[in-house]
Amino acid sequence: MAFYTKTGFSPECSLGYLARRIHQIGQSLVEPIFAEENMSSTQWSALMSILAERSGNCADLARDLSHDKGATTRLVDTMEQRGWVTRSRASDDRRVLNLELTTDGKAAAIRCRDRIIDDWNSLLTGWDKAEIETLIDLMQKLRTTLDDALMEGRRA
Amino acid sequence: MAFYTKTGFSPECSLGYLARRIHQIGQSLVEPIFAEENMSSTQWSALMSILAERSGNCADLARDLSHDKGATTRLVDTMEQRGWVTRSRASDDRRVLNLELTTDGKAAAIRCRDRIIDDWNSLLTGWDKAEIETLIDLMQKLRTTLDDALMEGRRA
DNA sequence: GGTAATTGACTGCCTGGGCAATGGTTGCCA
DNA sequence: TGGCAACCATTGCCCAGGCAGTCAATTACC
Repeated sequence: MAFYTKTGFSPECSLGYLARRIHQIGQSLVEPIFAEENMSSTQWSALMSILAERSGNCADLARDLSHDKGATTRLVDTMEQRGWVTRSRASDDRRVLNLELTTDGKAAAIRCRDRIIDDWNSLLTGWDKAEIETLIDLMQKLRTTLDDALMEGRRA
Repeated sequence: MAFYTKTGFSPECSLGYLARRIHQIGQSLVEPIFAEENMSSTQWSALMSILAERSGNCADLARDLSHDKGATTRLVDTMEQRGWVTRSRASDDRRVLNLELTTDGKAAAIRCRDRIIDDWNSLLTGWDKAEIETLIDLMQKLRTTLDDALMEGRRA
């Protein structure tokens, strides 16, 4: 029943640790791409979220990125200064500021996206397609499992 | 050959994104355990690294945790204040400060470890053992792939 | 054996995120 | 309709990590 045992525990077989390392190393591998565009990975995630229309204002964005609301305001500040996004008061709800990508913002986001895709494809050279698909499936399943547990815990 | 395509890209199938989310949610699920011990997850990782004898001084610790050296000094400072570790000058190399866990430190680390293991086991209820093993294998393989690429890039 | 490069620990500075509180706006409903 | 809760955006405050630079000790190399 129990998968992990107290005696045999090692970070190498801990899902949390592996996720952390993969994220950390993956991040540092694509970091040079962002650096060339003078962009941070957080800024890129935000641009992509707006581009994919997963968010259209500051609150959406914070939720979609699981990011602090205050930090999101400052994130949008700098993206606006860089000329990547514009803020405009929504006509139907005057609390909301609609976010839109500028031509520059869209172009920069897509340039980064394409280079990241190339990088990942080149990293995964030598992997079976089926293997990658299995990994993605299982990671998605794990993500769902954790999400459910989080929701459960918040309700309780 | 290429696994990801520019048109079909979505975070949901991005290994980097999935790793980030799993780490993030997993972290927040075990966070209450640390809170009860008045400990941070970084502090726990450090204690475990020393406990498992993967590190015996500040520089080791920084490397093992992939943590900034300056931050590690301050990390050890607070762990020393809490009475979890002791620093002692090494006799053979007087630059080095050997780190050792106190009884309290060891006990607190193990208490957290056991509760984290319990948590993960309960999260993974409903998963096949084989499925978990596959996931861990593939994540380890991915981690190795990324590590190699990082080394390669640093040499170039 | 003496000088240069490296290493370990530490410090100050800066940035960015988490958290809490605020002001303005909206929807609800008694 | 008036009051209240919820919600959006913003701000100030704090803390932790990344980065660069310092000092002392050690190692490598001519």
